[in-house]
Amino acid sequence: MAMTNRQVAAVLQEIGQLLDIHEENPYKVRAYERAAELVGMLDRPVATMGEDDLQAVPGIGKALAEKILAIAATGTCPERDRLLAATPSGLPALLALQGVGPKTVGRLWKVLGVEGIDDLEAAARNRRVRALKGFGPKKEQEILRAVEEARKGAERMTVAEAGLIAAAILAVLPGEARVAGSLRRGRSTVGDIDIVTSALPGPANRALRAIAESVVEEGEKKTSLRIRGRQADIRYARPGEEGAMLLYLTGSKAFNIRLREIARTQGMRLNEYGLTDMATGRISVYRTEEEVFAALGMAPVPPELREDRGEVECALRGDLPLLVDETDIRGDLHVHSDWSDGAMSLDAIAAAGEERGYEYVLVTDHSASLGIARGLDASRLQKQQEAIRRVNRTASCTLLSGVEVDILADGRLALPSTVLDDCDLVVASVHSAFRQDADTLTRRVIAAMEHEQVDIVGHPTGRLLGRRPATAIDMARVIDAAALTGTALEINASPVRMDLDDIYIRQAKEKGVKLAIGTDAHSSAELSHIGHGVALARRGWCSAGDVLNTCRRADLPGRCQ
DNA sequence: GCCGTTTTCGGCCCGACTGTTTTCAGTCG
Repeated sequence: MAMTNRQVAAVLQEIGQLLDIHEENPYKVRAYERAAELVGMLDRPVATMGEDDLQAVPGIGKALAEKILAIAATGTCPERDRLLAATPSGLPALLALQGVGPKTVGRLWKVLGVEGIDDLEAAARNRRVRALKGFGPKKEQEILRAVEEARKGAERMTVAEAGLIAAAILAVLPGEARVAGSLRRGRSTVGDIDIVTSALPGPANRALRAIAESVVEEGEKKTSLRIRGRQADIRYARPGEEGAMLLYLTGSKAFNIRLREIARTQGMRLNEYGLTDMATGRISVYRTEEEVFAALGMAPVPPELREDRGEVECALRGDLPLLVDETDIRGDLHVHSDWSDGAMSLDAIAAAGEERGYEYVLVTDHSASLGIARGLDASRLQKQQEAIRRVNRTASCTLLSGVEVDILADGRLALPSTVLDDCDLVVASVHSAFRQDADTLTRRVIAAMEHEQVDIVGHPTGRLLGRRPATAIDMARVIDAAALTGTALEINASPVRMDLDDIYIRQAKEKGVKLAIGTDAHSSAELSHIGHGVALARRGWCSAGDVLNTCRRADLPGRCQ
């Protein structure tokens, strides 16, 4: 049973949680969490690595390397089995409850016999929780509330939802404010909204109360509120001193820890207010993040890279990559028209592309097949190509003739290659039989990539955030096949897809695979989603040269000349 | 459990806020 790196990472994460519940050394817990992150990032399957290879990774030592290899081979390791035997299976889920940490879980279990979320709810309702030392009625209410939230299945939100909530908060804050947190780092989903403001806490808190569902906590330095079913954290900074606060609240947590360690090696202490010289006790404050980085002797790290994935070392050496920027993008490579399920006419697409300053937009309507309404068959695709030529006579933004052709369950394409030959570029995507096993699905997509006419694989994992999980596709194999066949992989910028994940983008880039950013727009407003895709590309360490749609039209692959 | 231009043992980021406290533990970011 060879496990994928993601599966191994999940097991390491689980061990970390179990150790946490058993009140093991917190640094040991962190070591497992870090190992999970590291394994998830490796571009080689750990099952094919030796103990020495693993130990060469900073953060993985002898003990973890042994366990990782055992997990990769058997799915588990003695340490995990021992912990599982000693822990009710419902306990790890309690750690996800807001306000409930490892200490609380341990005491609920040992003192009250709570073994899962149902037990906990019953205990809180029967007022047995308040009997614990250090607990009271309020804590009991907080627990019931957290249980209710968990039952609702509070998932991370899309960047679109997060953007709307952030905008609503920025609109009422009486002063300068900046978005921080994972939204600023460009993550594919967002847990909560983080905002730094130089507004005065008094007036700001009043304004926030007016738009909040409830106020979780409120202070002079920090306020947390519930808004539209989500949590938002607001931190107050003095005007002209926001640099360290923005850095802190942008995170990630792992990145902050690294930065603070670096400060210490230089005899300084970094917190959200500034840098303190530990010899003199003097604190220096900064207006911008760049000034903080400079004081630490580092190049400024773009928010999208701040995950402790090697960017800290690059910044210290001064060799961070120059990342692709939205202004580098010359066109959109995935747009639907009213010839299939989109809302825009071809003229409207050309006009929308022109408005965005694009050289080109690739029109990629669906091919005809089961499931998708109004897909194009060979004859309608030819008619569309004629219509595109007519639009191009007058439009300043060129429409490229493409298609999003279905990859059928057996790996064949839904349109014959003679028809695809007439397209400028072809996107091939899976839209059916999502539940095939990993090997079948991976072979199926690779078979499509081996078609000479296929230039781009659309939304490679097929996930719909909050609605449909990623398919079982083995991205490591797909990336290798993309390198071999010269096929690009799409970064689908639709907020409900955000498909690929950053680690796959980075692995693809490192193997010389090109990435094609497409919005999958079905309406003109959705063309603006390109920025989400650029953020993902940046998170994957992509420079302009790694992204297909930074090319001039004449330099695109396929049959665009 | 990891790691070493102070260390092979003793460290491991730092601060805000709440509830239940009478000086602080726990959680969170």
